Amino acid sequence: MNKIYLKDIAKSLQVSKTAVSLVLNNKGDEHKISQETQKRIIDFANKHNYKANHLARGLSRGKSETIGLIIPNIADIFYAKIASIVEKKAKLLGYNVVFSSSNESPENESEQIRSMLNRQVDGLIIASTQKNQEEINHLLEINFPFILIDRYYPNIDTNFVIVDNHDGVKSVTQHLINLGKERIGFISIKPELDAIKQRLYGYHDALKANDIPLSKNYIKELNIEHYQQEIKGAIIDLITASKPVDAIVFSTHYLTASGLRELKVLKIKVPDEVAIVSFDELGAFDLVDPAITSIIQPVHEIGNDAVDILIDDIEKIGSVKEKKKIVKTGLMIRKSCGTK
Amino acid sequence: MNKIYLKDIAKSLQVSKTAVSLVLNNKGDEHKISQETQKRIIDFANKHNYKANHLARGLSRGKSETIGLIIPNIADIFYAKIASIVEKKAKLLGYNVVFSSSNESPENESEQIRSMLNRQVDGLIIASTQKNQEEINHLLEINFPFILIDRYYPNIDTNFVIVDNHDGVKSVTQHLINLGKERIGFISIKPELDAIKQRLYGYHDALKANDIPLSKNYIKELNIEHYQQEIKGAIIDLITASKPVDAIVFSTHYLTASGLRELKVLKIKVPDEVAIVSFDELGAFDLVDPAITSIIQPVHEIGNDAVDILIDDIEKIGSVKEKKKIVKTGLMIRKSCGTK
DNA sequence: CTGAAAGCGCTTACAG
DNA sequence: CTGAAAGCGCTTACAG
Repeated sequence: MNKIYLKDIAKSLQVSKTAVSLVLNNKGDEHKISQETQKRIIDFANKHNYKANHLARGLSRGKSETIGLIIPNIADIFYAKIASIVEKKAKLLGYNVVFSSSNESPENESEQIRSMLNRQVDGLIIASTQKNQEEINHLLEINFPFILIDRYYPNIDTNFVIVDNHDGVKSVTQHLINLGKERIGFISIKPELDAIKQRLYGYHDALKANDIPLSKNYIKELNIEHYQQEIKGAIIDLITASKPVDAIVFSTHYLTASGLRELKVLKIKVPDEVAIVSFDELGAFDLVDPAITSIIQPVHEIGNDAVDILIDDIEKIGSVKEKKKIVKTGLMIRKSCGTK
Repeated sequence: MNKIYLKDIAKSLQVSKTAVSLVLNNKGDEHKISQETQKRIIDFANKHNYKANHLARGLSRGKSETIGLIIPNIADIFYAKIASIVEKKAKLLGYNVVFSSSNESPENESEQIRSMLNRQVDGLIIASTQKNQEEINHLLEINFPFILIDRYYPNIDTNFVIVDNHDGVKSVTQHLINLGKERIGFISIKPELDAIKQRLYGYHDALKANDIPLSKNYIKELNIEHYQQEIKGAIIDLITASKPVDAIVFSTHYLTASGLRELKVLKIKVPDEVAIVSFDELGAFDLVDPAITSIIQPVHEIGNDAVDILIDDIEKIGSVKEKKKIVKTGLMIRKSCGTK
């Protein structure tokens, strides 16, 4: 069973390559090729398992039927879930996906965007480092279809699907307040990303809405590269303050995991001494001791909407109206935040 | 800044496309193109940010510089980690990666393999459903570079990197026995995969080595599609047996998570009443109550070796000798297995 | 209804 | 040292 090409079919069946190509691309009727010829071609193709070379087709059509997904890290369960949903949806619409992890490096990201363009992807889904203003503007300039997810550029006019970070943190903080917590700490990475900034503001606004004064000492912002070393100090600060915290909001799942580990080492009882809540979660947060109250990211919505919007752009269908979406988070209340 | 092509460079610089292509592919010296011409070409290309169209290059060279990764599910943290490592390593060697999730469906897998071939990937890394004997044989027949990871076909002669499942489970079971456990249950999915079979045998052999009789009642094999419903019954069976188990080995991370959830509902104390251990782990298994003793998969080794072997094959380098690897698991002892 | 031909953007033997 | 030309495997206007 040797590899078979378009010309082989044409030769065997004594028809032109044009006819074969047309029929196999479902344009037989359109070009009024006789039903009989069509059937012969299709049968022959099936029998010999003919499939067009995508490279050649892509080159010829100027379309690769591939979309690129650029994310910070595919090994992060959040992005892995997104990738899974994007893949499923894209496949449904006839596209493959190539992915690249930027590891939060703007240089990597920029290079990966360029590389994807060279590889002729038809569109790009990017969870950006948010430090590639120029690259994003460039995409806009050349009118290349792309959509930002998870993180966006507040002052660039692009399509995006992001999460309502502000609202998510505000409601979980409110929940803590409702449970009687009065001294709520906030542990985050440095707010270089707008998403992280919004989480901080959500925390601010919840306190403000309840007339709780904001205390700088209760807010800890760690370096993303060294959070594992720094979190211990942050937690000790919070629990040995003159007025120790009675709750902590962690702004990412890995901070929560790291923080809880530290609290256990320090033998602090959660939630009795300190209640905790997490933005986003890891695989077994429901089994953790105690099970962790988490803000849930609507990954299905993010992934599906992103693909819908992107492909609507690529194919210029125009059926998707809303191309800037801010989706709501969920809240999963478990034991770590305590009860009334 | 318009898109620039090879011919534009040639025209602007008054040289042939041949020269430009050669120089840009680092074959300038080889073809004795003057240093000056080379410099002019390179400078011009850099200045105008020229990058070759990969589709065209691929079509022409018969090589896409892309490898395909087919796995059961990218949202499974184990495969997400593998994907991350494969990506990093592949990029280092000049390859991009496209991925596809088979969702354990042999039909999907088979179709995805075909689709990847049409897309002209240069090689394939497959964590197979193990039900595509024909497809795998076909790859072998057409001499297409590929490597199996995680799961392999015991009676097909292919390259692979798998884990020593037998040894992993045997040692963790031995560990339980050393701690004085005598009635050890085993909860698994139905052993359609060789990997799962090996885990079962590891359990068998540990018992045998210690002269503990094997009891059919202690072994529960669930349907992979319905394990969430079936696991409850399995656990109840084990703990209400005439001689209830004092330990359970779970053969996958998701069974462990599910099982522990159930044990908590049933208010069984782990590890006091029943000790548990897990094959592989989820993100927060160290934080779970109790922290779960787990067999650790050497993901870095699997990912890196697979790429090394595959690319050695693709480029016919011949520097990688060992192309069938069985790598050892690690063991992370935590609280869930109890102590002496 | 159908076929010869040009074109997609590269690479690379080949001839000089 | 260099250039014209063929070729990779498709698609698709165009002419008949």
